[in-house]
Amino acid sequence: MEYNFRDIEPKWRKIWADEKTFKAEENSAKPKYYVLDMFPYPSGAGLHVGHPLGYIASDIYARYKRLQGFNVLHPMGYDSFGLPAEQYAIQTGQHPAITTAENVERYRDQLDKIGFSFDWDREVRTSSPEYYKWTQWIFKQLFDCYYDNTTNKAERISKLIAEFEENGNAKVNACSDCETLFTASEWKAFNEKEQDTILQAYRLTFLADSWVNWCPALGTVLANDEIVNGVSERGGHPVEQKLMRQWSMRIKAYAERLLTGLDRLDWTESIKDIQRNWIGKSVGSSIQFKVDGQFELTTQGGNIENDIYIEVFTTRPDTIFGVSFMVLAPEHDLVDQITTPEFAAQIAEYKKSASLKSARDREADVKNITGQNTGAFAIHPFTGEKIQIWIGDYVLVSYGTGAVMSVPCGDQRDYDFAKHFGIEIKNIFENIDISEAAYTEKAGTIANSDFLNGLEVKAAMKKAIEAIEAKGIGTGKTNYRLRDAVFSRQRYWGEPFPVFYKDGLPHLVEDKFLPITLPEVDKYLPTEDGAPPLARAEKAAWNHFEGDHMEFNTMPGWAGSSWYFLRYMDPKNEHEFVNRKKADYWKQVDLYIGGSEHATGHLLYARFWTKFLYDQGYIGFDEPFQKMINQGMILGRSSFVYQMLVFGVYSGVPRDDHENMIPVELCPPILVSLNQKKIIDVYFKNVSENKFDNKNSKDFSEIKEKLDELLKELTTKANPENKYYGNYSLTTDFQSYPKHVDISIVDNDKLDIEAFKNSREEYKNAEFICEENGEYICGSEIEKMSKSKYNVQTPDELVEKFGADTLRMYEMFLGPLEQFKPWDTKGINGVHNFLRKLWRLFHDAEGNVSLSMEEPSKDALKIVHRTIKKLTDDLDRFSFNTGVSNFMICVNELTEQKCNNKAILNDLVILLSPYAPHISEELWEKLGHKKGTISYAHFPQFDESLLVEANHAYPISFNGKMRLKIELSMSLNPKEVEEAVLANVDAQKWLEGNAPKKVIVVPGKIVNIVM
RNA sequence: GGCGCCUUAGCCCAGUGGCAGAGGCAGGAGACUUAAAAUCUCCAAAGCGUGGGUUCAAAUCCCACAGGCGCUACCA
Repeated sequence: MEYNFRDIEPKWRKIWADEKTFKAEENSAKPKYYVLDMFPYPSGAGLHVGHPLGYIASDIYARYKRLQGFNVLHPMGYDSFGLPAEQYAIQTGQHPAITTAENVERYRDQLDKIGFSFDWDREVRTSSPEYYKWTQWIFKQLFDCYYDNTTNKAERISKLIAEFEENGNAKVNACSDCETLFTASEWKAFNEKEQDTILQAYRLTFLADSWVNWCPALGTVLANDEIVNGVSERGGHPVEQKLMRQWSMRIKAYAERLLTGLDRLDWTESIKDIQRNWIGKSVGSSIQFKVDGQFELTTQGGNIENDIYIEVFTTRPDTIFGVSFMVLAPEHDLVDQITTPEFAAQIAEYKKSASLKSARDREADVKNITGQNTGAFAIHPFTGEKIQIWIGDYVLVSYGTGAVMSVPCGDQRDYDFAKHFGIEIKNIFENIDISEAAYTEKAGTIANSDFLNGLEVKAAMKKAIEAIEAKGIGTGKTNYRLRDAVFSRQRYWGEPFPVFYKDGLPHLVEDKFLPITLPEVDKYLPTEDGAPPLARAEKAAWNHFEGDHMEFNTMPGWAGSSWYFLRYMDPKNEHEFVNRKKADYWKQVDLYIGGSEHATGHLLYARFWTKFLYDQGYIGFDEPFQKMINQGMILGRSSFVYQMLVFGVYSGVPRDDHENMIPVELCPPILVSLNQKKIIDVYFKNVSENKFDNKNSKDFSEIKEKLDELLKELTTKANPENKYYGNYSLTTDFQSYPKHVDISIVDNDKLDIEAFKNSREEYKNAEFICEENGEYICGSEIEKMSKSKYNVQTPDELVEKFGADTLRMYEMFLGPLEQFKPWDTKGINGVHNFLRKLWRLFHDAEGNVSLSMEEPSKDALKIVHRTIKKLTDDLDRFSFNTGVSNFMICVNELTEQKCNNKAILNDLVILLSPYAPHISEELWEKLGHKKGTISYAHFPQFDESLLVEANHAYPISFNGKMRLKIELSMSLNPKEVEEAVLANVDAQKWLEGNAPKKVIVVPGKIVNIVM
């Protein structure tokens, strides 16, 4: 019988499903192991070959751990709230729950075909009310907590209120936006709204007016990490700044712990670096600069102040004497107050132009130095000098205090600004030349700086901070770049908040009414007056309604995915989000596999929530994912056809200036094959570079000849009716333009012309300029796989053609898991052949099972034990690609030995089963293991004694160059080896009668003779 | 601009300081076959991106440069 994966694979998948083979045990005495894949969003497009890459790796590892006797938790579920389902709902009117369910089914179908060992009984979906009930519950706990910087953990709000009632907030050391100081009696005198506002400034999730990234096209706000290059990550729509009342999460409170916690994690340095940069810790100090003159400034409390101070944050307090001006962000609160009348108009103009610049323009404009003098002066706190105050958009209002003390000699941006506007540059560094650029190293000796003179940077910083604190104008301070995370989305398809409003104030819904389920709405669009879709819901549509109205926003995508790994431990619990005992058993995820693109989103937010839940004692660990591997993306290979375009839309346009003309497609389209296209490109390049006269160019005449021919063909093929055609010089006005073509109609770069013509209406009458042999050859490029690039390769067709085991092994065989690599099916036959070869080891020429029951031969034992060692090593360091190679070597060698020994094959099949589970189960059965599956067999133990050799062929190097080999007994000690080598006739030839200077003997490895 | 990763045969990749190569693809030769496919056997092919350094010994460790990729970016 031949290897027939079409029968074998469905057979075993059914057995696994029927017998719940991969169900994780409850109350097990076994050690646990938790293997998790990053939560997938079930998109309508289904899986492409890149998606299962990580799943295959984690599945291999999960199966390996089961064989090692671990109780393995290996679940799968869906992050099923999200934008695409909602966009689809808007377009079609179909409820997103329906499309989501369909997509999940399709996903599941595809996953099932690959033979994963998921415990499907634990599946969770973020969009199911049973799940989001607990997302809402966690939100409530966050609302009811604040971060205490003294105990360094989240504490209940009730504790804070008690403190307010006793002492006011003077002694409170919490992470807060609250700027007002109040006493106990003042607190008690505040009305409910005032108290509520103050508490919002402490809560870990809070309602506040904040500047948000508003995306009009999507009708929602976006988090910073959902914006890429100034446009929305999803859809690429423009984003603008807008002030909105939003729920936010006070992730800033955890900045320090999120940073230091990284050190304990077994993640790649690059991901940790990304998070470190994102958190952006800077240590320095705050310093207040008094503005020269008297003002009338009304403070928040309603008092009038005459002195205005500008607070800055700096990481270089040691350079305080190098300050020669200050710059405020254009949006800084004090700009209007301090601007002198003669500069008012210019300042107003600058502010206006700065506000009109989008984030994207500002980004593109980095090198353009702009700014405006306010006319005001600040007093240097130590020298008493008057220094100019400017505004400039290189200072960001959202970082630090929105103002900087400019030290042009030590900061390149300040330096450029000073040069541009002719402001003084003081040099406070000893023996450093700053005539060309600022000196930005944090090293050297400070000079021209009064009491800091002669000090090294580090000592100077310390002394400067002491002086600043002594003067009462500032204090040592740490700043984080990390911003609080906006938690509201103006969307329908997300978790509703457990919140209602009464008299404009938010209140939490009681636990007993949870979950607040998504109400039905007539349309999934905002209301006429711009409220989110939930505002459309009738009062009766809510399963619980309280107060004036319920919260209309929904939660963002990262809400459900921030704690899902906990729910898998206890997915059906109706009383708790997770039972503490179960969480104590399963603990952290031991191995987390997924893409690195979630570095600043999901991976940060999940850590934040985990730390919070730990602080509140709900779980016993404060990091969710102990070890993480980021699989590299599998890229697609796109195919291109080249369509001819003609420049210009009407005659009379000066044709030597292509930049101002629009290329227009010819009708019918003319498509040029790759090699012909290259000739044309060379030709036009020569035209544009005026290389026509270059008759010396070797292939020029050939190209010209071919081109003339081609252009003649172009003329005859072009539709004479084509209005864009006929008035142009063929030598200058044409250009080829690459267009993606579906890879399913391209075979080995050869285009199926008929299929192409039928693929789209506009190609029906297309004309082709082919290669000499009549074939149309496509160009190609390696790009991200995507529907729009027509380069998506689904796993389904490969499973159909080669089987899941081949697909699994081939995906691993492509290269190291972490590496980005192009998809290419060229090698898949080799992997498939390997499985067939393996199959033949078990069968005779007639296809009957034929096994030898004898004692295994020493050679065979050696082969299999070497494989055990290599495979164990490979798996322990997650080197899945080398594992596949090692199986190939093993099977090649056993084939060579014609080994059909049962004991040998038994071990081999167990080794292979994590990679190729279906064929392994089938062969396991043929080996006579009738009961149960191979999934719970024992992983074979490596026996070193089987690999010990009596002799070793020592490579003998002279000055590091290997010259000969001498076979010596392994029992010789280094001294004996040296003697034996020096006595050897061949070795003496190389010595040429000289005595060696030195002989290095590495026992069992090599001998190096230094002459 | 900053940070990180990569560069070994025509291609994908092993190589954990000690003989540059295990494997697969592609290529060549042969066997089987009427023939082809499939299968089997055999063969050829790189001196490790470049330049320094450390070492008895470097693809491997260190430094610089080049090329490719990814992330991040006026963060004071």
